[in-house]
Amino acid sequence: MGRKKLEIKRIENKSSRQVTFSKRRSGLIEKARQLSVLCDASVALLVVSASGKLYSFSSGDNLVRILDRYGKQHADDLKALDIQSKALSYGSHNELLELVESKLVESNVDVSMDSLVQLEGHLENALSLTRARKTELMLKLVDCLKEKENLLKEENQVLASQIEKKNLPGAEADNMEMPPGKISDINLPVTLPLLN
Amino acid sequence: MGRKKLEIKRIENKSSRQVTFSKRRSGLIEKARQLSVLCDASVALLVVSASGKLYSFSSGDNLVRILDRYGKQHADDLKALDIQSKALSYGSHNELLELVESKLVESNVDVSMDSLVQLEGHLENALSLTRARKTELMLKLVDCLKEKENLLKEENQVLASQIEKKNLPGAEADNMEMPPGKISDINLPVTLPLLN
DNA sequence: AACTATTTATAAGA
DNA sequence: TTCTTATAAATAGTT
Repeated sequence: MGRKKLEIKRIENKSSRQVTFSKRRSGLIEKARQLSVLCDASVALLVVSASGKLYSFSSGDNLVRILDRYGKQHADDLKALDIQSKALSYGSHNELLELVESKLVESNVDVSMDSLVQLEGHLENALSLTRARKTELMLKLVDCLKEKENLLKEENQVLASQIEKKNLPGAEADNMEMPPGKISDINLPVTLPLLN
Repeated sequence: MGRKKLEIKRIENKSSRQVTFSKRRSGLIEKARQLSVLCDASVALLVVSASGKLYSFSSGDNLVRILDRYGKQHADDLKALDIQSKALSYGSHNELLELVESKLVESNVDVSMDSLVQLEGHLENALSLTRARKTELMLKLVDCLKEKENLLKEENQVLASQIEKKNLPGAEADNMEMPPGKISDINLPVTLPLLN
């Protein structure tokens, strides 16, 4: 629907691909909205650009909100996730799932639909709990490492001042290839876009 | 884009709502497909009709396939899920397990193993995705911090050796309150019980 | 970011 | 449902 008919295949020109993405993305989201309103339907839409930016729409219900939130939390990292399709190894959480399963098998009872829905909800909560706990632990770890870093910096300063003291009387400026500031100021990306 | 301009609000007539749903749904899915192809983007779309039927599209990548599968597995349950929106909070996985167990003991009905297996699969996917993602990011961060730490240690060594040189001639052992090893060897909990 | 010539989507009707 | 068609919307290329 434009000046020319456009073949549906990857647009090679980068800038026009970007423009088209922007236009069609907003069009798509608007269409999704309209469908949900007009027809009283639940709609969830996630769009991740090639550069990893996330855009999403969801009509307000529960499940969809969960998916949506999932996406938002990982917006910055979605692309990386898409690209890497490693076989994932399971550890303790797998055990949890196995445990749940075995419990269920053990109790030779049938659960009503309602119970299952509840169960799912509970497990979903467990997921966010897991996530929250990981974040928490991660924060602690980072704090520890930063503390360590600070102590090392402090130590460096002490050492540097000792050197300075020594240098004052005898001015032999030989192997000073590494003035304190040089190394310490290396700027590593320690800020965490992933913590939230 | 039809014979008349249509206001965007719930269509009251049931049959025309249904017709519109069908038409717009397929249009939306087609648009989603086009966007993903034209612009090399990841797109996931889930549509649930008011009567609970699920329709979905996803461009072929990993994450999106998981979300998609999620939706498919739970097509029949989506509506129920939408209805119940409890916010339950649990302190730990143990509590969750206890709860699951008690629910199962309570209910006098039989479990559909099939549903449970599906449920497990879904949770496994969600959990492993989460786990993989966080682990990956955390490892990256930790690597950064460790690198920083190593650089600082290196710097320390250089400084310490400089001091040693100075100390050889004039042996004034005064403010050495912070011998290099002391601080550096502080043992911080850097192992990650949470990484698996 | 606007514009506009075209193509597409689709509302109503059959 | 499916097809047809008049019309509204979306958008490709342009500025």
